[in-house]
Amino acid sequence: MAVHGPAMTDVARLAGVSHQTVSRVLNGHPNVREQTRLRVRAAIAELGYRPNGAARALVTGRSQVIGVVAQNTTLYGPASLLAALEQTAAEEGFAVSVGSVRNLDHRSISAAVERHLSHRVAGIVVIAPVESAGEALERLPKDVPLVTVDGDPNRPVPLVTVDQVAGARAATQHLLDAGHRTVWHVSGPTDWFDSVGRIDGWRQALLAAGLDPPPPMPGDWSAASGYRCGQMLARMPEVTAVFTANDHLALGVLRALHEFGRRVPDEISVVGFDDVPEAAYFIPPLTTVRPDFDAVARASLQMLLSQIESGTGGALRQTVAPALVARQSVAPPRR
Amino acid sequence: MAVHGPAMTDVARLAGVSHQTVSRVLNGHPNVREQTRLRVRAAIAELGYRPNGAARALVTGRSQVIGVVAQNTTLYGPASLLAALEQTAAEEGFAVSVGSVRNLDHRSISAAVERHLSHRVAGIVVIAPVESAGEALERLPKDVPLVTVDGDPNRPVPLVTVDQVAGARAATQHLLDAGHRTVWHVSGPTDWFDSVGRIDGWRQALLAAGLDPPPPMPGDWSAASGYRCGQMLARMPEVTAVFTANDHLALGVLRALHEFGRRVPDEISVVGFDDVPEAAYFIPPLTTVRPDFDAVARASLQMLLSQIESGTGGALRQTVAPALVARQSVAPPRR
DNA sequence: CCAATTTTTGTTAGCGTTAACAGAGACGCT
DNA sequence: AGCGTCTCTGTTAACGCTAACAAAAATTGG
Repeated sequence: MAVHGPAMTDVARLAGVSHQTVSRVLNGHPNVREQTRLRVRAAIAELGYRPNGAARALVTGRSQVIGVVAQNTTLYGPASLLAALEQTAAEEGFAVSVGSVRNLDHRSISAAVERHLSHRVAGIVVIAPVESAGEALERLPKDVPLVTVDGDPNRPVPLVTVDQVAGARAATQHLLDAGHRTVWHVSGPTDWFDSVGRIDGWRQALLAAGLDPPPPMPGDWSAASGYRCGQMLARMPEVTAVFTANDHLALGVLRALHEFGRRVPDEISVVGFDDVPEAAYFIPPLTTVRPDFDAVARASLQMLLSQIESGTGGALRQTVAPALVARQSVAPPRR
Repeated sequence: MAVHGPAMTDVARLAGVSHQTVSRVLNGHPNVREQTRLRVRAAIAELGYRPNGAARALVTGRSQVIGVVAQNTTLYGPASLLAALEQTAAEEGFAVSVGSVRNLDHRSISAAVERHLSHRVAGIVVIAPVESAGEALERLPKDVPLVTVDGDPNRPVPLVTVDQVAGARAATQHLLDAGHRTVWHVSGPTDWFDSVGRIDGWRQALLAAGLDPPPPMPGDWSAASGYRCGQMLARMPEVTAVFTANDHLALGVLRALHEFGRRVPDEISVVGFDDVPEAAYFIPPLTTVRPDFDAVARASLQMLLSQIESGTGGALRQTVAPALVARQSVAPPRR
């Protein structure tokens, strides 16, 4: 421990130049003679010099770090998003610092943001899927680049989001196209924007077909709650088609239906949302909607970087369209 | 943008003290008069002052950030670990910076570690489940606190790991106890230590029972590869019990068995590993082995912190025992 | 070949914090 | 009163880097 590595001056001394020249080489400044550049690079390599990010952050006022605030990164959606964000950020030369929060209330979110700010992150991405999270963002310093993902569509903050409505509409329409008279819905928690959007899309599709939407059954994303809803659905003979707000809910529903001897897709068709890698191996393989998390991550980062570079804090909005993935859990209803 | 927040001197001026006194208040230094402390706190609150972590990191030589190097954080295990690590670190006042790597070869790992080092992280956690990752750790600066998770058991580096061998032994024994004559194994990729450990434990249990282990079938953690193995297993009439290296493999196996009309657990019993939240809703509910990721995270962080504080780089080792979770995918063989 | 320009390099002054030391009161003891 | 000993506070100097300016070297044009 304790032994600190060489600093810029050490490199400079070895290369026979001033530390400023080393700095210039490091930052790709144009006006450096080729020969000098080479000598400096050699010295850097010889000493195993590593620039001190803290010092740079101190003097420039920003570090090459992007702060991410997220909850529950074990769920498939958030985890994928986070992974994609890291990948993209790394390609742009940024590190990602994760501020995990247990709850998405303002206090937790604010605290996480504070932590990031005190490290002088270059920008912040908030994965803010619920109402209470949005509020915390209102009274944030205006001068720090910020992007929200899956946040409140009605808030004046830069936002990137999967088009939940379109995805849900596609899923519902797919079931209607197969000939079903109506489609039931197992939703996510109703304080999530994702859930609201998916309920909306489902409802839109039904209304557009002149149908009266049945009451949605609220779940909490978990297979357990899907199972509970499934037990009810299984007992309702009129149900022939179910759209669940995510694949894990679908798994629970499938299991309940199976237990009650209701065959999928012969008697009941099911469509999920997320396309988790396992969805193709459910019994039966699950038709679902696949959001493009990579695209979301790319869009968010791009938005953030443009804010960082330009200094403008425009309130943009970007939506990524999901795609329906048809598998074997959907069939026409038996007449 | 551009508008930087107030600095320590601003707080000091407002409180009518020197900046050093502010520093003392911030760091909980004992020798500050209560009255002064209060005045400083008031000034801090009034200005909305936030200490500059970069400056602190520069002068102390370490930031309050822990670097994590991990791959593929979408898999359930790594994602859970990462989440638990963040939680624990946050409780200790540390932020977590994630260096995601696409591949676990030395170059990628070294690059990720370099990035962390240049930010002067307080310590590094490497989630290094494969051989090639271990090599990269050999020639790392010795003076930076480092802990590996799920790494090579035979390398002189501080390591925290789930007891794969014990878990696999328990799973296998559970099947033998149910009366099965032997147990087949669908393994993970053989360059993962986790896989090796699980194969080992499975083999040990069989050998201890005087049985000759059948050849393990190699998968890659995915449901898809589980499905492929399952197709083979389904055609082998002598197979009555299968232990898969994780739950997703088990899902694929279950699906294949189902397609071939082989009933679980009546004809074939299956045990998984990981206890993903959905495992209880597989068809049938999956008996599996649950590693305690929270415990792993806590142990790693504790190990790292003790290194950070003491400065010693002892090569410790800590193992977390997993627990068998019995569900309905196991039954005695039909005779 | 010299002045005007351009390119390359060096010098100096911070960025905001902590560490080390120094100074100023307050207190108790002889 | 005088003097050491606390407790509290202030002063100064880094930490390693970039930005701004200054100087030197190389290049150009007449």
